[in-house]
Amino acid sequence: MTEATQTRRAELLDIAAKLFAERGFKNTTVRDIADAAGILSGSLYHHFDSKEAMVDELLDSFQNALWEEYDAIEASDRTPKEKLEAVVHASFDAIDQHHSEVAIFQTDAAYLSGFDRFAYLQERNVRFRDLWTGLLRDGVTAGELRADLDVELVYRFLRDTVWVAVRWYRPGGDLTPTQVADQYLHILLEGISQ
Amino acid sequence: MTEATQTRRAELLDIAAKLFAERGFKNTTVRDIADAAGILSGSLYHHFDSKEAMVDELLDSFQNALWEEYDAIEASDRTPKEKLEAVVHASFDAIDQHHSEVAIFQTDAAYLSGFDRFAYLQERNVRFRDLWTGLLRDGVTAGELRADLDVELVYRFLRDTVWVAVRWYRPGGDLTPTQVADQYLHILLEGISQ
DNA sequence: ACAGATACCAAGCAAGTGCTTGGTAGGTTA
DNA sequence: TAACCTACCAAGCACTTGCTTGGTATCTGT
Repeated sequence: MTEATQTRRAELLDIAAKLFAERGFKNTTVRDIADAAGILSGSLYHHFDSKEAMVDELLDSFQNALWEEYDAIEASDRTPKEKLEAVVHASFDAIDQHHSEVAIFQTDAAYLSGFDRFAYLQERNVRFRDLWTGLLRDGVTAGELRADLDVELVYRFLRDTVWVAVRWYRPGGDLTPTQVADQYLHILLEGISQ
Repeated sequence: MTEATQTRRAELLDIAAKLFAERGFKNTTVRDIADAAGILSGSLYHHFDSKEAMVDELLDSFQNALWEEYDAIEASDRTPKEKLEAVVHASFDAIDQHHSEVAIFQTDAAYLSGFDRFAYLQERNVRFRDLWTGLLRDGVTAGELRADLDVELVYRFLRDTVWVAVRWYRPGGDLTPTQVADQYLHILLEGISQ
């Protein structure tokens, strides 16, 4: 595979990612992607097996990159609360650096995970749940978090509140992912009451 | 319009609402709706002008009901913090009682608001933003909320974190909307730190 | 008994969907 | 220079989409 091929493929995949993120997977046609790339829809099939294969490649590589970071944090030598903070920071970094992929995951994972090909998405969800609820429970045990927390309920809030930020966060805007993560953690840990 | 007509229409609209909520507006076909109702797709057009008219009716009536409550809270005689709590409670009640409509709004509002017919959705969003940011600013002024809050950032967190609960909350499950709202407010106001 | 309304069916159309096929121009390698 | 490869085009196929048309069975009020 030559370098030019790699480049063109990556270019097309990037165009597709942005369209999928904007309009959703099902609402984006192969003609939309081809138009944005300045070619005909049939020509896409020289580079990719199918429309599904495109989104699969996007989600799979993003998930692998994300979980490398999560695994490193989980295995590191920190307190539960510090790990929680690190995971939040890593997640906002992902929203910043893999914005389209996160948006696609948020919008279309439920729909896609119904297909065999995307079964790994559900497995990832389970791992994510185990990671968060484990950290929360450890934090309570270590006395870093309040003992009266409903861990399952808090987990759902955390999971959704972190990832839903992809809907309004714009990479390259006023706020860095670090700033957003810090503000978020401040609210989450200390509350907004005076 | 006889009572039977009203009933059948409402029945069909309810079936459509559940399908739209589950799979999204664009991913639900008129044949899906008709199948679920046990009729042919063409027969739907005896009751409704179009697929768009169905979702329009659902979203419009839901939004009107919700804003009646919001307006009453805003006009009531309470402190900003109490109003904030009341609005959160009203929102979780809406998730409980108008589950499908909230889910449709969450999933498809961005797509639908691109059409002239659904321009009112954007106007509602502006009003919602004004309501929340106003309450937050009043709360800071009144000394009920921390003075160092980035109101715009906190607003985005609140808006999304409340409504995203529709993804996991199930009406008739273990938790009442009041319980969820109380837990949520506890986390939001006091934080999870020990 | 009959006129109208209601709720539906049977058939199908035009537009749009993902994808396939057979081909070509231009570059690279042997 | 011949063989091959990359990136694309032009045309179209099989299918799905929202919606339309003309008709029928059943009920209700007069």
